[in-house]
Amino acid sequence: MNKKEIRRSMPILPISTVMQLTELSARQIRYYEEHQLISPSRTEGNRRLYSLNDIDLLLEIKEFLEQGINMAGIKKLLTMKATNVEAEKVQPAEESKTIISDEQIRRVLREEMLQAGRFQRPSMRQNEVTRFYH
DNA sequence: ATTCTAACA
DNA sequence: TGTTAGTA
Repeated sequence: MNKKEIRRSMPILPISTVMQLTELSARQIRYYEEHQLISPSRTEGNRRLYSLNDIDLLLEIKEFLEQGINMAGIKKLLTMKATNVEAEKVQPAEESKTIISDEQIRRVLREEMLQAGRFQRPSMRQNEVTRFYH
């Protein structure tokens, strides 16, 4: 791990700061942790401490949620991406030859989008949702 | 003053 | 998800 990565993964932010940076409620931030979408460290006093990477992750989660994708779907996507990152760590370079292609990720994303349009967010019709991701 | 867990008139 | 109670 290089210095840059170490800095981004350093646990330094209290939940109050994370709330402001992500515009998410403490309830939501803790809830996503319960579902293992993030894993902040703790202080000796059991207080959560988040890293800059956690912030980015929460912002991604927030966007997916706003698109109607549930946490099960988000977990799939994040897991796939994480797997790719680790894979590229051993077998670097090549954009199109990642262990899990971007195409596969888009496929899962499309499935999740469709599922979202079926029962969640009744305000937006399925057609509009899918069109949004063509 | 802040954050944490658990629970729901 | 919000909110509130009782803590640490």
